[in-house]
Amino acid sequence: MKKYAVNNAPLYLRVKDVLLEAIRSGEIVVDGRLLSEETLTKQFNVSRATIRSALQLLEKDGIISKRHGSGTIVNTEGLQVKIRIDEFKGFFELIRESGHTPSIGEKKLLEVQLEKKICDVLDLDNGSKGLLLQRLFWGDGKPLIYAKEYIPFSILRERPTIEEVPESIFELADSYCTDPVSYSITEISSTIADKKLKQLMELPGNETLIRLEEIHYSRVNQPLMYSDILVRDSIIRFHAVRIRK
Amino acid sequence: MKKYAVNNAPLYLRVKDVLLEAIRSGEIVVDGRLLSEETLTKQFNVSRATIRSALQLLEKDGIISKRHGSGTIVNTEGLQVKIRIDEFKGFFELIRESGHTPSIGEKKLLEVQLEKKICDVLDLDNGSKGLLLQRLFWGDGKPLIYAKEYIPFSILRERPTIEEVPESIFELADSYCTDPVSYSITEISSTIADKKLKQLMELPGNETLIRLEEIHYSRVNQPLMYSDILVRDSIIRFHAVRIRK
DNA sequence: AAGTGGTCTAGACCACGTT
DNA sequence: ACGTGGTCTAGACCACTTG
Repeated sequence: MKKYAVNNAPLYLRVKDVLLEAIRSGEIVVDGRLLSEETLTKQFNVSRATIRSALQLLEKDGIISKRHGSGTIVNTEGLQVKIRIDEFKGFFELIRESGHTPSIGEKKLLEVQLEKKICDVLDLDNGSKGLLLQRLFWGDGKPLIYAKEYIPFSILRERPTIEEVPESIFELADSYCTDPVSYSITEISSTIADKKLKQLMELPGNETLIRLEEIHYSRVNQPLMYSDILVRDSIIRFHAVRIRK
Repeated sequence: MKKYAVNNAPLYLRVKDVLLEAIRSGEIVVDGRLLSEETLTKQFNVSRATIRSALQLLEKDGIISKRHGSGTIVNTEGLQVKIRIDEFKGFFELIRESGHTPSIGEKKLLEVQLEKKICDVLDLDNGSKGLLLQRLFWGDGKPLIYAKEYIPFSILRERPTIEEVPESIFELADSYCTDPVSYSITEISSTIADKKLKQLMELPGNETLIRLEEIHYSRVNQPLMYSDILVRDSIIRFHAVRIRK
């Protein structure tokens, strides 16, 4: 019955994927405009609500824009954008989507006394101890991202060895902490490297960096971990797409 | 009938506003958890779809998280975040939400030959001319944002005087250009000011800046205008909230 | 087993733009 | 006047989490 009912994902997600393909191929686009919801409803043999869910996702991604009374149009430029700052996932993916081949350049797992600033934001007693995971990520052998992640002992169920540390800190929390990460808040700023970092990241002269400071929270709003991430924005470019309504 | 049917906005938006207030006041929160959708449906006397639309908006803003089978919880920290990089609007609002009183420090409207780089991104013949709107925005009398916006003559219906220029470039397009802005793509990078800018923005020593380069597109994907915005991120902090699903 | 959010449908009516 | 997207409802069933 359902023309596109193939796998187990929710219908609206499958519809979204098919729509995206059909948009790219131009199959359902006429003069830059999408076929009407009504028409798509018939073509896909799903309810209008399902079509609208799928379109909503595409709109959120900046791929289409809707106009009340007029129609839905394809944002050819939005279609190209890869790295959205509001939804970055792993470091490897970041590097890969920037067109480079990712690898890990250096990895350290240290037991440290957490700096006052970090204790403050993580709501810990001053002088608390924890793990510091320091990693340098490469793209095509060049250092692109330097990440320091602080994990207080107070939330560790079990201590991972350096080999066991997964790429994503979220997975680390899943496996080794008392609670998983529910949401994260990132502060975005700019900075310039000091001598040590300049050497470590092989930075030329005056290159500035994007800094992402993240606090990761549990379901019950407990601050769990802190990440301090430096990104060579000359190579890894973050984007934001804003649809004007 | 409708308990909250007061004004003309769509029901789900009004419900969202009321929900937000009720969350802040703790009225519909028990132990950090929201009342169930079923319960809210009855309390608001609206359909579940409407409640879910409202909750979806709150979730997008990082204010709540939903857990299948478990419930909806309040992200107390997400509730605080003000400046989201993926949805910034006007410069004044940006400054105001950073806790400062906005004003315009300097404003220039020049007729210029557009640089090659700008002609390229705007898909113009090299050497095309246009307007350059240069503005310095203050917070409490200190320079916080320096914005250069390029508007090629080819899209201008009528030429605004410097007094007529609205705060937002979107409104400028509405009033003076052939087409309104439909969507914008922003590139985020870091930079360090040159001597002139350092003086203009009264920057101390080595302060770096966040740079936002925006291309504004029409409904039909024509690049209309280009914005080059420098922000003192030591004072204006951008944020991103990511909900982990 | 009970309660919660997730998905999906069918149908109705409204509001906006275009012709 | 017509076609488009926007809103809203009522109801059904599913999938996950928790006791």
